[in-house]
Amino acid sequence: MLASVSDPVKPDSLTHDHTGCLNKAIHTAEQLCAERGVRLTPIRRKVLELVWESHQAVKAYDLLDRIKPLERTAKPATVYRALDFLLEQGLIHRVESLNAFIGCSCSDRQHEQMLLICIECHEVEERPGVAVMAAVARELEQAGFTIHRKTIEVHGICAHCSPSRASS
Amino acid sequence: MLASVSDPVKPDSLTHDHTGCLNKAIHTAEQLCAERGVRLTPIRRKVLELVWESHQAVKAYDLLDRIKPLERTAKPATVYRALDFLLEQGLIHRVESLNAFIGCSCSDRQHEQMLLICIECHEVEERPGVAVMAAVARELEQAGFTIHRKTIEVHGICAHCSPSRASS
DNA sequence: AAGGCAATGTTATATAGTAACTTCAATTTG
DNA sequence: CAAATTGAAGTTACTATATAACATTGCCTT
Repeated sequence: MLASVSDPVKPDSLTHDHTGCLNKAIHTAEQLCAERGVRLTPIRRKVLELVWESHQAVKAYDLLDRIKPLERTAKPATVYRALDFLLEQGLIHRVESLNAFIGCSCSDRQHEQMLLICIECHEVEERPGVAVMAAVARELEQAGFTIHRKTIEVHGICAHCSPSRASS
Repeated sequence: MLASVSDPVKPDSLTHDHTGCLNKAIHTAEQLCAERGVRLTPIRRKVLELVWESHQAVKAYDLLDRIKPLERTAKPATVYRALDFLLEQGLIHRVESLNAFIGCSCSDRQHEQMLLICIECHEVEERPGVAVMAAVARELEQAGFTIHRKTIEVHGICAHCSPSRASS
């Protein structure tokens, strides 16, 4: 399985020029790394590009398979180190419920988002979910719980894949 | 590592009689399984008891190590099958961000809860988070997204472990 | 040129989870 | 009651995910 989490219909890739997404993500990454004085090395950059090849979550070992032709010596550690770096810099998200990764389209703004994972096309959409985050904050303040990290992931059927799209 | 996700301080276990939690969970499980005509076999029951030994999330292979002395023939599949059953019946939760499991204390009511995971004592608290769930529902209705399954997990410091407990 | 350091290479292993087939045991049904 | 059915558990083998520990490289500093 070289593709992504599973074999997909790709509605969104028919409706937008994905090269733009990729270019924008790489450009943002370069800028942020420069500002922060950290190095977007060729391997890290390549992993980021691979993550951004689609809007689907990709698995670490799929990344490994795809990077091997280019970086002959690549091993699991190669990929996981690059992923760790990209996570630290907020350039990708880890999708906990899939053990997989997606590009972050909000690296330059707040990084914590909710993730909508379509079980049909397998694309993952980020949403800031301001009201949701506020509700979580209120709830946890009541509980006396200090938030370090939030994971909010919803599996379901996206608008594109919904049979009756009369709703929205 | 036989214990749980990591070696813990256990504040909560000092402040309550945990036997009660365990007994209640088993009793509820027996009732629900009887009602539903499904079998809480000795293995399933034992796994549920082990999950309920603490309020910390437990890993599948830790369960395996702990069940082996009792069920000599236990293998990974033994444990995963029991876990699958318990998940289906809503008797446990899977903690996605830990690849681990905790007992569900709301099996008889609605099962989707938010999980508060303390990074100090490693205990996991369930909360219905009614306002949060409502906010998620509103958000996703806007997005035209049909919810199948929600994962809401927050890592942080619980009230017990908080240095300044003046808040709540 | 030498030393320090971050990144990567390398080897090995730990941890997590599933597939496929077999055996067993309880229940139904002829 | 015996045969058939079925769900659970045993068994073997494997695939997938992730990390530890140490060696090497190459850049940057002094």
